[in-house]
Amino acid sequence: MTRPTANNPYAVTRAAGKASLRRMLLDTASSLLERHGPDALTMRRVAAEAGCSTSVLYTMFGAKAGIAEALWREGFDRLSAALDGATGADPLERLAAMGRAYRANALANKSYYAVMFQRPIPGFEPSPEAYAASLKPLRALADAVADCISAGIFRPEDPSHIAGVLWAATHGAVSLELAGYEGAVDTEHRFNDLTAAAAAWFMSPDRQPPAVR
Amino acid sequence: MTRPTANNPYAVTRAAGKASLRRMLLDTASSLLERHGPDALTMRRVAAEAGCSTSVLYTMFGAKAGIAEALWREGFDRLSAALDGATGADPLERLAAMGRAYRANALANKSYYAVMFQRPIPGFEPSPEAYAASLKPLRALADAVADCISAGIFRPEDPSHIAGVLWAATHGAVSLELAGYEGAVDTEHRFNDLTAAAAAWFMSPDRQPPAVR
DNA sequence: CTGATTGGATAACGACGTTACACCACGAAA
DNA sequence: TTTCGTGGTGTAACGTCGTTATCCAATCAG
Repeated sequence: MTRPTANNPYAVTRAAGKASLRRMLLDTASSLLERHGPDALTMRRVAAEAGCSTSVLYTMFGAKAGIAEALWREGFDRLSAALDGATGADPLERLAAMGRAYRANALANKSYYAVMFQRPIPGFEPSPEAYAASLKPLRALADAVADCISAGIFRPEDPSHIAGVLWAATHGAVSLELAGYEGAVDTEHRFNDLTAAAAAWFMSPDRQPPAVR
Repeated sequence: MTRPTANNPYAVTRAAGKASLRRMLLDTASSLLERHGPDALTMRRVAAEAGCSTSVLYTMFGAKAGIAEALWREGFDRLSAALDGATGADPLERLAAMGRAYRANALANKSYYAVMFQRPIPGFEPSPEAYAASLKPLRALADAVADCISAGIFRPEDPSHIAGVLWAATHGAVSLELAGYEGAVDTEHRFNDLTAAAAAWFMSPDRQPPAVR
């Protein structure tokens, strides 16, 4: 069926070498994930959509967990890019922009966020290297925190600890929002309050919280 | 095989009526969940462990999602009981005790927490009634917050909003801890800082935060 | 005792992840 | 050109999953 010089993505990409073949298969999986959710991400459907058989997926990724891990890393890459794109007039505003960027990225990539923080693909556990790579956004956050300390906005304390607390605050609000646990709750208000509270906690004593409402 | 008057949990419980039969099947599923994780929770294994065929599960729960929802509700019941058991000398200490109880309950029931906040069982989406029931722990939290407002510890503001922020803080720290995103991080320190920060955010102006470290 | 009804065991169906195996296209050697 | 590996791919299978149709046995009404 797929044999006679078809116009499959697979047939087209095959000639361009292994790397682009892998990229194209991941794009197929990614599209499936975003359009139909994690449950639709099956080996058979990815293969059918790409126009090849499942064998290709197994020679390329070893098992379904290999595809899942690649998507997992892509999710963190997107998050990283979103955080890197956040700017602000001063270090604190940049930190606030990173928080908004985190939330916006999560809401715009719900399926990726699920792969990253829920575990919707049975049998997938990120490898230690993938875990290590996933800490890149956290380091970006820690750098922004360090800038706040240098500017005298935050008390001098371990930046990675502060970043961890800010991450937990951001993730907690976003995670509940995505899970849909909202008894008619203003999720944005909750997000703003929690992230502001976490930041205020680390501010220098002579600084007022940015908005004591 | 299971026929000749066996000592199956099923054969034993059958005589005691539908309700206890349902309870026993859920206990079997719960044990499977806690011992081997969400992936091991299959209809066939539950039936085999209970000593009956899968038909019983379908007449009793409709589908696998029915079992998942029952376990989901049980998870929130355990959380609710844990929060109700938290006490303190004053309203603020009681609130802190509830936070610690939340974390302890999550760490002691990791598989339940996964069912509640991750979505490890494909095709399971909590029903609206289940969602409504899951808000009970949040109401307990809101009551404790209202006590803090009455005592002048917190500024007068919507208790359910404050409770939502505290919940997001607690959940964010616990969620990251359970997911294993720890670059050599002191998770307890992170938890304490974030929950304290969230509480301090709502305190009356004349109140100092409980521990400005 | 007979008939109807209820409810569970059995076995099947389709879909899943995975793999054994046959096959075919390619480059090297002759 | 022919021959011969050899690596990658399609096909088809295996075992497991959720789910369901079918059949049978036990129970109860008359």
